[in-house]
Amino acid sequence: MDKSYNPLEIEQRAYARWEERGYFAPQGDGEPYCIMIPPPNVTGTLHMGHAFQDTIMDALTRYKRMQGFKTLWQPGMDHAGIATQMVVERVLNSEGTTRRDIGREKFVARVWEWKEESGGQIAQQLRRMGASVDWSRDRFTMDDGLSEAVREVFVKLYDEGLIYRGKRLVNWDPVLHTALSDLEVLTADEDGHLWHFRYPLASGEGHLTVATTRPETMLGDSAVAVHPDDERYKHLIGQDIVLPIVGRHIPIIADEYVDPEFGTGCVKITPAHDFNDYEIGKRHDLAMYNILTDDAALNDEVPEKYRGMDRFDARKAIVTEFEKLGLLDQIEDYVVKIPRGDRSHTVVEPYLTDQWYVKIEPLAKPAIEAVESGAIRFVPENWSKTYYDWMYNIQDWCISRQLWWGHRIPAWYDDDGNVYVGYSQADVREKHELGTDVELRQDEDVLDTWFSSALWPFSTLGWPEKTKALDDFYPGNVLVTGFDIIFFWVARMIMMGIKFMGDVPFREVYIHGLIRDHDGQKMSKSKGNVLDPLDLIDGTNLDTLVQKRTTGLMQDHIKPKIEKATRKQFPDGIDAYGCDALRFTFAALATTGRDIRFDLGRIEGYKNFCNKLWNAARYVLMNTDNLSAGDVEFTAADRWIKAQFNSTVAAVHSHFASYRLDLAAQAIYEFTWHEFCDWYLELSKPVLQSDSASDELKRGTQRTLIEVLESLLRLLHPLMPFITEEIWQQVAPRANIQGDTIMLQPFPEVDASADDSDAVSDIEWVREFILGVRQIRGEMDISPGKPLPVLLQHSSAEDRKRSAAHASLLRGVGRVESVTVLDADEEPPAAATALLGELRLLVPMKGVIDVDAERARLEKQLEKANVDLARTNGKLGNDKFVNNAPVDVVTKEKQRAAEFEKTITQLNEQLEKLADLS
RNA sequence: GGGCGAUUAGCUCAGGGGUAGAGCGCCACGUUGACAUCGUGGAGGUCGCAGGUUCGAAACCCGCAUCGCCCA
Repeated sequence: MDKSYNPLEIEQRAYARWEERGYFAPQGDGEPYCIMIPPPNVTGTLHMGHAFQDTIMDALTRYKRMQGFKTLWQPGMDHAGIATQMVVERVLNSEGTTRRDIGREKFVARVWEWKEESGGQIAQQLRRMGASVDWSRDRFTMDDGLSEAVREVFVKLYDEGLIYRGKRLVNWDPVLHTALSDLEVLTADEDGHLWHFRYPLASGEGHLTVATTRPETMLGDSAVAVHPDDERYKHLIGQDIVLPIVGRHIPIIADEYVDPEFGTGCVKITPAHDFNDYEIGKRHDLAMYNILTDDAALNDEVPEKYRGMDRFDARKAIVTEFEKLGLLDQIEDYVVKIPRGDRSHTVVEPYLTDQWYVKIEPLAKPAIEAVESGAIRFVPENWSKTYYDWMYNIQDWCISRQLWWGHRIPAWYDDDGNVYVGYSQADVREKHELGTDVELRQDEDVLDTWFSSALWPFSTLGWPEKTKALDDFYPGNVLVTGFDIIFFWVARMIMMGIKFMGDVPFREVYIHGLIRDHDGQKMSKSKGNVLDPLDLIDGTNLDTLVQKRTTGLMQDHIKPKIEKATRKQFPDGIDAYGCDALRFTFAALATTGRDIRFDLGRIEGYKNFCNKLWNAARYVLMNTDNLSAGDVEFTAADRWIKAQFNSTVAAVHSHFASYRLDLAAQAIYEFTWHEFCDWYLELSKPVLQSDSASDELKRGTQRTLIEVLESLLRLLHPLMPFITEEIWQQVAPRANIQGDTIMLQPFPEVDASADDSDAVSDIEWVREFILGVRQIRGEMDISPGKPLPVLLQHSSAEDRKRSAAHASLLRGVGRVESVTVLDADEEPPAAATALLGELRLLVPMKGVIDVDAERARLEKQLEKANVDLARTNGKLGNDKFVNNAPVDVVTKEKQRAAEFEKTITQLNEQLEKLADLS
């Protein structure tokens, strides 16, 4: 093995081998275990959030696979309707053409081309992350099979009356020319104005003043509303207003919705262009004046001079005209909630159009019950509240999109405008007995991408066909995802799963946090703080990083700022940390909180951990090359490390079960570094290097070294697949294990026979002994190499037995030159002291120890012991504590007090001795 | 306005009714045969504030402050 760990060489080789040999596919006849990947957007690339999520899923998958489950991690991508269409349109624009120029068919062909290119990139990234997905089952939401599932669901829901078409007010994106669901609209505060307009009464006697943030919509007003109990206006209800500019007579109506406290208490009502007004309009049977075109310019419904005018130009013009007419009351500065499309970022307009909807309530009900009944469990549990909140207030789902890229709605119209829904035109004709003389044309619209994503847990497994895969892997075990798509995706999968499969799509939903940058900022292209997981794996130089962060920005002017910040944060670029270090970092950060600050210090630390493991393996291999068959005998250290490993195994299992990968990672880290490397490897040296140890003992230690390492590699494999595979290939033969890969070896299980309390307490004693001596060394500035004599005072028979039995460990690891037992009445020489329970370890001071330093050291310990004792005595002196606290707590407290007293006595005695010396 | 979460060492974070924890960073010493990507020792915290419950609160409850997220 090389002297240090070099991830780049080993990772890609290992992955290619796994993939070639088909190790990722479900195998065996164990109980099925299945995770569905949240399909990434085909036009994108994997960002840190994906990498984090994929690490969690891969760890769970590898863990279960090693445990013998028939394991499937289902990969795939979604077609991301709007996003993809936008990307390809931009490409076309750069070629000097548009989608309308080339037509629908050619456009869709171009999108498929783009998908091949872009989708390949994601697959490549997943491979670099070590993702053990079953590539042979790779799926895409636009595949034939998945498209068939979409049609099937659409037709069934339609036939049951759960899908309907209707003219409703929708969120209209006037740039992308499509309807959006509520979820695709982001509302934010922006600075705006509140314009107060005077609307003259038809009677000619005065006016009402209304306030609006969107003056141009007044052209579509069909009423003015006041609160029914509002004394100021009660007498006017039923009268008419003459709508300025338009000249239309519109009624003054009464509606509870109006807040008399707000503004003047009079509200203009524009049913075709405002969601609240729409509801009022329906209640009062008001006329709906649609005044906009698809581009959000004014249409022919408005007075001629405004026709064709853009909405924002119209706003200014209207205000100007009101001013001219003397009807502008005032203009207030006002913070307005502005809805914008999440893709186009343009201001979205409420707009009356024909759209397709899913009637959601009948689907939502069982989906709510599924979580209430515990059929689906959120981890952490808190997220169920978010889920309920959304589900209780859920609205019908607008599923049609006026796009070309997506699943075309399986509905056909005849010349009379009748609509027929079916699997195909032929199916429709047959079902409705339409002869060839009837012209049919298919609906131009496509379905919301999330409509197909909602079917993902069963459409990927072959539904609507009845397949073996469905039998095996539906429902899946756990969905691993971010909280941001609980509404978009999780809820909809649950609804569709229950509806079409008769069962929930997964038993648990593990919600993880969001990866933020070091300062807690959300990573985003426009902030210029994104990290590419591959750059952390392979490393990158500063200029490349700056280049990457500053190209393709929407706003050029932030470029210098990003460059400056990047050069400051990464003066030397980014080191190549390797995939395993990155994965271990993600695992260690996967706590229950929401936000995860990604800290380069952490990943660096875990790269060092890889190197530590690597070198521990080197040591083990170097010391087991002459390992021969034959009888073995185990030392206390051998038995101790096996017991410690066993405890670690138990901890890891329990942490996997509760999705606490951070605790699992921590337990493994602690064992590997601080038990196996810091202690066991050191404790093995005296045995292996001894001239006197028997062959049986040496073999026992060698066996233990190789076996514990081999087991440790398996324990660590789900988190660090590459380095464990690389090392395992060399270690396994020495441990007499056959097998082509670690990833198909059994995961370590708890072994009750490995527990060994005698060995554990013996080695604990040895450790404390050595730590006591080291502490003296460290604080007395005695070189670590210098062998020191140690005297034992107040020793028990047990202490004497242990010091004899483990003399070679004390000598080899503790650099203890000699251990001398003092008789009970023997006067010890001046010495530095360490306490080990009753036992006092004395290092004679002659020549080596500074008396003042030793006094200071002991006084510090004494002070601490006194503080501890005072606190403990305080408790014991309190009757309420003694009478009320559980017996074992009181007993424990008494024992502590006794120990502190003993410590204090011993320290005082030593201090007196020191006083005698000076 | 409603909901959720966070506040613990210089930094990033675990923990959880009875002894305050880790990693990184910091200080000192050290190339002993796995590892200087290392070893050994050390310093460092009124657990956001104020009440309450309790024999005992950093933890449980109530309020407040600050920060963040989601929904309207």
